[in-house]
Amino acid sequence: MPELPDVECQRRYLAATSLHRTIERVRVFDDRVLEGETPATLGRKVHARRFESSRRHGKWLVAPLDRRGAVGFHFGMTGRLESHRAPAPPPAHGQVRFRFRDGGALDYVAPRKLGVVRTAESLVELVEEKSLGPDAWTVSYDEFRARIGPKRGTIKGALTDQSALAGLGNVYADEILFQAGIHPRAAASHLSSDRLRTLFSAMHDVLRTAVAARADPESMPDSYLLRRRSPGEPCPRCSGSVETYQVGGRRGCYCPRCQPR
DNA sequence: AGGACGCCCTGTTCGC
DNA sequence: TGCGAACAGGGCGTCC
Repeated sequence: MPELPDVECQRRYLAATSLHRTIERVRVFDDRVLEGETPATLGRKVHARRFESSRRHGKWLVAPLDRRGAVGFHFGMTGRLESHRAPAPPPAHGQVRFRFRDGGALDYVAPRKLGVVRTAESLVELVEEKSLGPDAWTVSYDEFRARIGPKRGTIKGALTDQSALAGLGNVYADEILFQAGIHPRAAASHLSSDRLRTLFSAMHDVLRTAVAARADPESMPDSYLLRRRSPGEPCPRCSGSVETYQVGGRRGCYCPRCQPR
């Protein structure tokens, strides 16, 4: 479930392992993860280039190249990066390998192939092309309120709408709503400004905590719903029963006692 | 315009 | 114990 915190970890990983190394060639093991590229065009665009930095917007990781252009990664629900300092066989389910001139490599690994590897002129261009809203990690309260407050439909639908706010998915939206004590099906436009404040604050706390925990649920506080997503599990706050529900084909999760309608 | 639904995928989990 | 069905879900397209 790579959502914002997971992608932020991938961003830091790329920054720590793969910057300023000259790319010798690209190997594509399954071109279904390429978007708007063929293995040949991707290879041509990155040949003899270097990742200069590592940026993120919502669930997209973008690594600008020296001179011009960038490579964008989306991790679907199972994607990750894997860096090698020295020659190594490609990992199982590796889709794309950037082999460096120093002999090492950066592998994009996506067992379910739901992710994307592509190029873009820049992060901004990709954000525009995908119509992404502001990043949930850096958005100001005023912008958050302007994006979420007026939306019709449920608050959970608003939080996970990438064009309204980029970065939250099913699991973290549930977590944020739980921490804020707001029912996932509450109407977004009916939330008072106090409730919106609480929600914004919960979003910040949850994202900061999740990134600090390296997006590993086991390292997150016991007070988090994240670790109690099965029906009937005890709510970490009131010990009541956690309820699950279907929304748009996704399994949602909340505590009916702590998140009344 | 929002939301339900199907599709893509395959490793894991569940049920008989 | 074994095997097939169901599940997981981000994003997109389609339909109402």
